[in-house]
Amino acid sequence: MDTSIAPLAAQTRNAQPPRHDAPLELDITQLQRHMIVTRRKVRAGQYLYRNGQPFRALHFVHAGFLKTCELSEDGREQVTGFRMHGDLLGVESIGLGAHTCDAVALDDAEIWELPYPLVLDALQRIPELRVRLAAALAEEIRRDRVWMLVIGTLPAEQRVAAFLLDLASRLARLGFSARHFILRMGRADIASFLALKHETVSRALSHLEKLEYISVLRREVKLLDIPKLRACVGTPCTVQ
Amino acid sequence: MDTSIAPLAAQTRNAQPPRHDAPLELDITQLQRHMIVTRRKVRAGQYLYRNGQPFRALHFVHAGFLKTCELSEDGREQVTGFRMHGDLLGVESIGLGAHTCDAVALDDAEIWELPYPLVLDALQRIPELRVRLAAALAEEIRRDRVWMLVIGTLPAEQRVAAFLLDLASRLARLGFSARHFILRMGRADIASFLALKHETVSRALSHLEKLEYISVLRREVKLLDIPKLRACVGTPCTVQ
DNA sequence: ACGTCGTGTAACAGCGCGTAACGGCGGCCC
DNA sequence: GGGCCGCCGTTACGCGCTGTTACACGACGT
Repeated sequence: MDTSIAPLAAQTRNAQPPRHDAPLELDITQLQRHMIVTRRKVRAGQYLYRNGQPFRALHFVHAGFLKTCELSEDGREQVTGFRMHGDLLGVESIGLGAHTCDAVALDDAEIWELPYPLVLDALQRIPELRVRLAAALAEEIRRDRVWMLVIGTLPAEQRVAAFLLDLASRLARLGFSARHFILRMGRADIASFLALKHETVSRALSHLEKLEYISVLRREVKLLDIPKLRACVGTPCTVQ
Repeated sequence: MDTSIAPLAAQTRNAQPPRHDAPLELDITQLQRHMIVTRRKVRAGQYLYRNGQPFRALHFVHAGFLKTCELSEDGREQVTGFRMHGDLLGVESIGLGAHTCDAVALDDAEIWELPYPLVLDALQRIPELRVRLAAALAEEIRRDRVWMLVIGTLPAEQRVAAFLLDLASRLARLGFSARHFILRMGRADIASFLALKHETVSRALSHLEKLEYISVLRREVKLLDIPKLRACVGTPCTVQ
């Protein structure tokens, strides 16, 4: 495992523009003064952590793209989310000794590790951090609930549309184009996340393309008609 | 709205046995020494809070039964969970000024209100509370993720079985029977929570009854063969 | 008594699933 | 470099589960 301690100023080829509304962004810079933050690289396809492994740190995604997977005892798997720059990973394991899910890099990633005991120390000294951490956890809950709403109330094609709009919105907040982007995950991952099968996702993308709402070429996506996309989803997503 | 400040020792007809492993149970008694806890009664069918209302307090369920509903702008509704004694409500709104979902009593409930500013104060003075609150939020995330797994990977009948087992497990932790209980919610609420329609829930319950795994009479449920139920779900639920 | 709401059953329709085949792309070894 | 193979994505087809619709029954409140 490629783990190293290095100055945080270093840039990587995956470096992404700063995000200003990330729940912990401001605190990350503050946290650096209070604890040693380990920079860790995770190559595409590698696990950042796995179900059952000891929980020792929170993980701040500095660059790259990851998915989180919930696992059942009998081998079923459910993608529960995708993480990119500015997102915090591992919060779901707070209060436990071990991780309860997998985190897999879908693209070479740089992770800043925040040792949990040091985070607890910092919570004592930095009042604002207490508010921020709780807010970050609450935001995680809200995000999950929004997807429960999407999955529970929308048919397949609209789920896919909602997914694309959400991705676009998050990329836009990072300063990337919301209209033209590359999917970092395969159809199967999208399908799992949306509680569908990968063929259904394929069909939905093809149909949205036929409607000229989007254009798709393998993993390259262009959103051609965002208002129409939003309309068919009930406009829960705010993009631009 | 029936809101009163009263000694916490008072008993109500809905009083339930204490729960010893609740994330905040111990802190609740501790919190009483640090803040005024308002006891609030919410009658069946009434809202504890609604989407958009100002967020001022966390709500500890002392007695009764509630559901939380996520809402979309175009009127869709998704039940995101059911709460009973020992559960904490409103954590999803931390960091925001207003609630983002509805909380509805399905049965006369007694709620202990913890004013959020006072909770923040207490966080400063009680180190253990910091750990506990974060853990409670994390547990909320884990619960949601387990249901994403259930909904995303199991067919209708097995979702219903998983739902019954989860309910049984939670009731058992409160000291109630896991094999015989009354559903406090209607078929439609179960259906929404499981991303199904109420007729499908009805069918599933009838079929599980025909298999003699359970017996159902309106809202009265008996679990006749818990091992079989667990088997058809992949044993993610631990009951007894 | 009446109306309303929640529930159970049935018949039908349709969305999405399962399987399969095909094609493109990239990695690997020769 | 060329050929092979495996993975990913797309599309087609038939079917099954689930949604839809409809109706009947019972509980409950008015």
